[in-house]
Amino acid sequence: MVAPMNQPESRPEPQDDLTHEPASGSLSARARAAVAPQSPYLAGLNPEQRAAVEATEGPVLVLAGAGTGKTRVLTTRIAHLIATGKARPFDILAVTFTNKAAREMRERVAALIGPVAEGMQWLGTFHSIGTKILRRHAELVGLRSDFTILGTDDQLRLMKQVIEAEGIDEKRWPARQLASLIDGWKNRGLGPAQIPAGEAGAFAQGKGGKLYTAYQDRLKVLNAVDFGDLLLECLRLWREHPDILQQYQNRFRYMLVDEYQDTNVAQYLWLRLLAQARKNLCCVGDDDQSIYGWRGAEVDNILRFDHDFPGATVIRLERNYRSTGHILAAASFLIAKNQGRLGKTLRTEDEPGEKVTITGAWDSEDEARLICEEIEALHAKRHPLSEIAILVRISAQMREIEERLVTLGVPYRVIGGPRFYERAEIRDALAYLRVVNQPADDLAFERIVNVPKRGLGDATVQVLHNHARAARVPLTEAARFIVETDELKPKPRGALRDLLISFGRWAKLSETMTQSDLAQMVLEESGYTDMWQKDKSADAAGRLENLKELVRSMEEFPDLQSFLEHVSLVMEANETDTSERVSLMTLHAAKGLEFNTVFLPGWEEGLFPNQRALDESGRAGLEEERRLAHVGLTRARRMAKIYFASNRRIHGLWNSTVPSRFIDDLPEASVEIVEAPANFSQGGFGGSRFDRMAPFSGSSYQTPGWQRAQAHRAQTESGSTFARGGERRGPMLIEGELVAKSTGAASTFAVGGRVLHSKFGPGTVEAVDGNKLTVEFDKAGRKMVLDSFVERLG
DNA sequence: CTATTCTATATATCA
DNA sequence: TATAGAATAG
Repeated sequence: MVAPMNQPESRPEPQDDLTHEPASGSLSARARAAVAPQSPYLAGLNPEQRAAVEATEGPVLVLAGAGTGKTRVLTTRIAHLIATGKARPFDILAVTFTNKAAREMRERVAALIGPVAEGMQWLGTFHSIGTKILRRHAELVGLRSDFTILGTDDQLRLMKQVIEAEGIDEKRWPARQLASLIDGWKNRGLGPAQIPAGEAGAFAQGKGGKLYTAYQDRLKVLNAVDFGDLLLECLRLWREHPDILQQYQNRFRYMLVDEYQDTNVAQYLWLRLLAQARKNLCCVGDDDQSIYGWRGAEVDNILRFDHDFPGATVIRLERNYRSTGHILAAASFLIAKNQGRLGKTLRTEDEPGEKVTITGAWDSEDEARLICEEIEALHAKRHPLSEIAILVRISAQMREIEERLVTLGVPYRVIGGPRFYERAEIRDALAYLRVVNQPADDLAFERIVNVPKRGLGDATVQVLHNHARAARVPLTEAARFIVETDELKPKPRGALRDLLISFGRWAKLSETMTQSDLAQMVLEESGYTDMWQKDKSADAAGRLENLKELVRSMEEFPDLQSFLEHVSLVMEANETDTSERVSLMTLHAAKGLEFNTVFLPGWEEGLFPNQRALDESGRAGLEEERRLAHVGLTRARRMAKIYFASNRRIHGLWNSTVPSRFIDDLPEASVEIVEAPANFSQGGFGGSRFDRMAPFSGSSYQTPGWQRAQAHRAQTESGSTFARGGERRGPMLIEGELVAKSTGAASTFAVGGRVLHSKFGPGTVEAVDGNKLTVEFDKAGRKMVLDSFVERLG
């Protein structure tokens, strides 16, 4: 362990003097560096890691494969910068994507060099740092420094208003669509004036750009920003005020970015502006783990790094310290099929370990059962449950698995899900507090006027809106005026008056009470807690618990104002539960985590790779899905277990499915085909409800991926290679063929013939394509099925 | 205005 | 299938 160093940052940083020249070049700093101990924190780094830590000057790209010690490099690098006196903690800009990552980084730096790390004021997410900067210069971008940050739902409500104000039918042009359009522009760093001509008309017959402008104007009036603005407004600030940009360029002597593959264009521009002067930018990332393209991340940022920052040092970390040989081989072989990548080869010195297993199940229910049985077996062998994870592609897969886990009494926890502060009850509670704190907060007021129900429905709110707009005053003020008139019927009028009186009282009390006591009181007197207590649905108790947690967490803040400022950016559920539980989460949520044993269900065409990703983004979508598969595999330290089901219910309808092409992308030498227990689902209980209806229960093993998998197994000893679809070029069309062609024999079914399917019943063949049939089923409608799933009729 | 029925819809997630 | 939001009845 490293002795904490006595650093000069016990001296408080001059808050407002951004141009203050740091003293690290001073004689004293150099002297201090010279007497620094032998950098014991460097011990134990491998040569590449060490190079990445010590290459402090100029642009550096660290390509860190999964499990290669990425975080260690980042934190050690920070420690190194501070310990050598090259920078003081507040000279360093360190950006992450999540608060969790930021927190972890702070803790780990502190472990290396001691509490000095507390001085790192510029360690945080893009958004939290953007907020900090914007609050300092709010007036220069048309805001006040107490601007509010809108969450997704406020954003949507606002857009709805803007759309309606333009006289556009919100049903034909939903706010959601506009939101994703505007988000897309913001992700690319485009303000309303900068949208490419061709795109401005993308919404409601050419109104897209106009609506964007209107939306931004509304935000300014409300003194609010959305998440995208936190970056975009920084860009505008810096472009319009070069002197301020220069202050920050001077301030940030060294910059570090985590998960660089996830940055979008706006973030890239943000970084580039800052890095222009000193060029000490170190980006760490892994192009093979870029899985957020759908929300604007640009893999190109990382692929182009040395072009964007000429003379960049590129360091590859390829020694994997996490997984055993077979798992790593499987993951590497798979990802090698992607074209747009920089290319890394992960190595391990670990033993080969167990092969990656592939298990086919009859249907998703069966799949869940097989997985849970295996978990029980592992548990019986003392495999800790906390070291087991089930990683799914979409959250809808979770339910069946959860049900099974509950039946078996296996403790589990779902990771991810809605953020704490995104939960309805939390947002409602916050809305109350926002109105108390700032009566002009229209969005908050509108959210809770009628929550709980107090007879102030749409009609009443509409009246308020009309007045507010006409008089150009906030809703609360309009309400105050209206209760004095007889415009409203007595009932709503009384209710509204009561509400206004309550808010007045709470606002007064907020000056004397602590914010948590106040919150408690507001929630009770408004009838909000009551509402949930009366609610007898299953999650009502949990919601009340969340509210308590909210009140409790407020105590940590000096006052209501600062609580509200920080809440949406900082608050997260305290997930520090390390108890003995299986973890269940999406593949996306799993990035950055690791487990001894990882279960990977649902490797089926359409689900994974996900059809929608393919439809929307073609080859790029497929490659992103494959990276997701790579992420999934590399989460495993010792065992990775892949599953597919031959039948799966999608939106309530049963579909027959074929194994994922990703199964065929795995190297046969490192995978093992596991036969599901032959007796599964015999006789009623616990079995699939379709077993009885399945006259050919072996048919799930006729699918192409499965046949190939078995072929691999047969060929393993002879060492022969198997045909892969490597030569094929172009987008998903080809990939679709891969499935169809991979079974040798052409179908013997004829168009017009009658067939029987175990789930869909009788139907007529409409088209034949290789081993795929398009069948018009009498009951279930038109479906595409594999011929092995139907029986000839007549 | 509220309660009920109906209907459209369905990736992943982070601030 | 499950849910959210809209249409409709009360």
